[in-house]
Amino acid sequence: MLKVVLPDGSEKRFEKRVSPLDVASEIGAGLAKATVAAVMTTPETLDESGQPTRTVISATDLLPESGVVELRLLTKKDEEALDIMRHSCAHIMARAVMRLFPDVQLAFGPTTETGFYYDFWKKEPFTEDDFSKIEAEMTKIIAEDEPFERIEMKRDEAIALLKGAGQTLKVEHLETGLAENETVSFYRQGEFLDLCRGPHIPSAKFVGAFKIMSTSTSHWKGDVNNQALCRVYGTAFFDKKDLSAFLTQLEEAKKRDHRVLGKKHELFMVDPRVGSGLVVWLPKGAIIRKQLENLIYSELIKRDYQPMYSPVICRVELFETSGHYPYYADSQFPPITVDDGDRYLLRPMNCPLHIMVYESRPRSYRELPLRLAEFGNVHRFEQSGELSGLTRVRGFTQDDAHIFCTEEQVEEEFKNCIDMTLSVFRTVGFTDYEVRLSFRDWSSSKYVGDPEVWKKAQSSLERVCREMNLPKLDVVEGEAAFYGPKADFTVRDCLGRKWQLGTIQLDYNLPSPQRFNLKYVGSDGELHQPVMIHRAPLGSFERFTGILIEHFAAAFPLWLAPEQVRVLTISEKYEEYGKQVAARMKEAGLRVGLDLTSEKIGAKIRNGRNDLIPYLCVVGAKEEELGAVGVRGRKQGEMGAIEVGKFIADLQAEVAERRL
RNA sequence: GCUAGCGUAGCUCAAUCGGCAGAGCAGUUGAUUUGUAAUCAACAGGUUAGGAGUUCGAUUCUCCUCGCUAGCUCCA
Repeated sequence: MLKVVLPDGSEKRFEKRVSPLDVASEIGAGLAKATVAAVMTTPETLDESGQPTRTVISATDLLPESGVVELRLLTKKDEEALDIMRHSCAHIMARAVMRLFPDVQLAFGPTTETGFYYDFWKKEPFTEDDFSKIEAEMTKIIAEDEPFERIEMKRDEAIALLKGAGQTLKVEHLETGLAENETVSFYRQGEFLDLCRGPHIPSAKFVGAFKIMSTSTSHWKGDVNNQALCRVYGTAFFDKKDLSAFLTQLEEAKKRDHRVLGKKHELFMVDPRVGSGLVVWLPKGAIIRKQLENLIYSELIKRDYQPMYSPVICRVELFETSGHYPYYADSQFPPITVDDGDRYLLRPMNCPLHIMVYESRPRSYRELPLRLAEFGNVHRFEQSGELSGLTRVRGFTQDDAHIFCTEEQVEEEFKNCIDMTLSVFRTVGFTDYEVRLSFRDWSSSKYVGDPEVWKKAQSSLERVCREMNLPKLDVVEGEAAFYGPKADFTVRDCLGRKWQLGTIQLDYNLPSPQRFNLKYVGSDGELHQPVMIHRAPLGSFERFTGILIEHFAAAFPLWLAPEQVRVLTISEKYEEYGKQVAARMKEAGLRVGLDLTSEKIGAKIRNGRNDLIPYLCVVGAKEEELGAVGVRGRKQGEMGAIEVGKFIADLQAEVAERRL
């Protein structure tokens, strides 16, 4: 006998084996119709972390014969349900593809955050013309509304079956990835049978709306050395409305693309004559960058950092000592060899130069933590296919700093770094970011440093992050750099791609005797090795500005706006007064423009609006008489006549507060 | 780097089947002197990314190079 506990605490008992769908029917026919899948928790069996085992299962999967299970039925209102349906939709797409192109082979078809994809091996790549054919076939399959049926068998049986079907990729997957006696599952939908863990929707009609989005290539098991596969991306929703909302949102997002806005508003350029991935900051973009530099600099001073400058090019030996060269040779610009045979490298990072400062004389524990900061310009030879606007470039400037401290100081310093990053993010209004703590993979031998020190560092990093209540904190084992654990702050661009901005990294490697052999004299008079922390709250000015452009859709708050105010004259008669007003504003430290063209005021307003100027100041007879400006705020609309001195003071306050 | 797609004026985009390369915006000049999202007109703007080929004739077809875009891979 099986006891099923439902979320409301009620219990149901079953003598014969039942599925979640049967349980749903017991409760009501409506619920049975709406059930997409179920979450089953078995309190009696614990998983690795000691929690009751929790599995998402198909509505038609059979529950255990006896014992106790907690069961939560999923309908399309539940978040998990969408993912399950999309996975099923991937199967439906694969089925449609198999019908249209019988000689393709199936690879994998998982869901993504916004939909799903399926990888196929196919001689000729898919074209956009194929999209509508595939979609039409999928529509047919959904109308047929056949159920998804789970079939389990032993590995060897499955291999024989797949060999018979000519699905050699799947055969290889089973042969290399699974032990002989393991049981594997298939899902069958009509004539389509696919190796799959599940779970799936009960039948095809649960797919309410779908769309094939794009194609691309991929590689079998993600390895470039393996054969190339054709990937088809799609998305699906329970409701047509949701799909069209998603598509319009996608269109809207594209309008925020920093590459488009950067061109339109003359913020930056990347010109092939300069070089791929090498950014030229146009005057307006340079102003934004300068404001960010000012923001960071004021934080540095507050937090007892010391500024320094160092060259962007230096002898290769420095990077040989650090270990970066030749390990990262592929992603560096090749060294320059000068007459006497010396080789110089365009620096791919700043740390060795900062270490030079630390090393310039013996250090005492009394001066630790030593925090050295530089807006360090670095160059990396990124793969050409990776380059993208401001977010992935070959030359960039980090808001870099290196903290040299004792082991006991690590926690406090780490905390300070997070605090600074959060403070900067808050100032620019970033709320939608994720923090990722990357830890060591204990089974790997690639890491340097004492495991005990690592353990201690990792637990203190995690403790600090928990204490600081970071939103969306993720701990990932095995993602640490070989030299130490790190915390990364990531955000998404308008196309949903994730980018790492701020980063804080502990480093036990560079100070070590194998590298720069850094020391300080402790209070005991003995020499000790310091710990280094690499940190950059913005990451780089390039990438951060790119994300910032998209965040504000180029409508920057007053303190960041390249042109903060524009004075618009009604006619030539007020040119003198307009010039006077603009001069006063400039004198007050505002970035002011002056529109003296012979356009009508409507056109000037329109131009100012399109240029996203925070404040437009109309001046004519009335304003001249009052010593005022007719203000029109980008957010506020018409604000009426304001006395010039007061208006200037208001704006100065808004800038000083860095109001958003 | 790989696979696919794309590349026409500063920008956004046209150009039928291979048959005189065109428009809007921006720019320049002139007229207009204007009260809250486009005043009118004239002018100028091109090695159709670059190169080679096929053809009487190439923006259009083929090949190569460069660049851009998406995805993959990479990311100290």
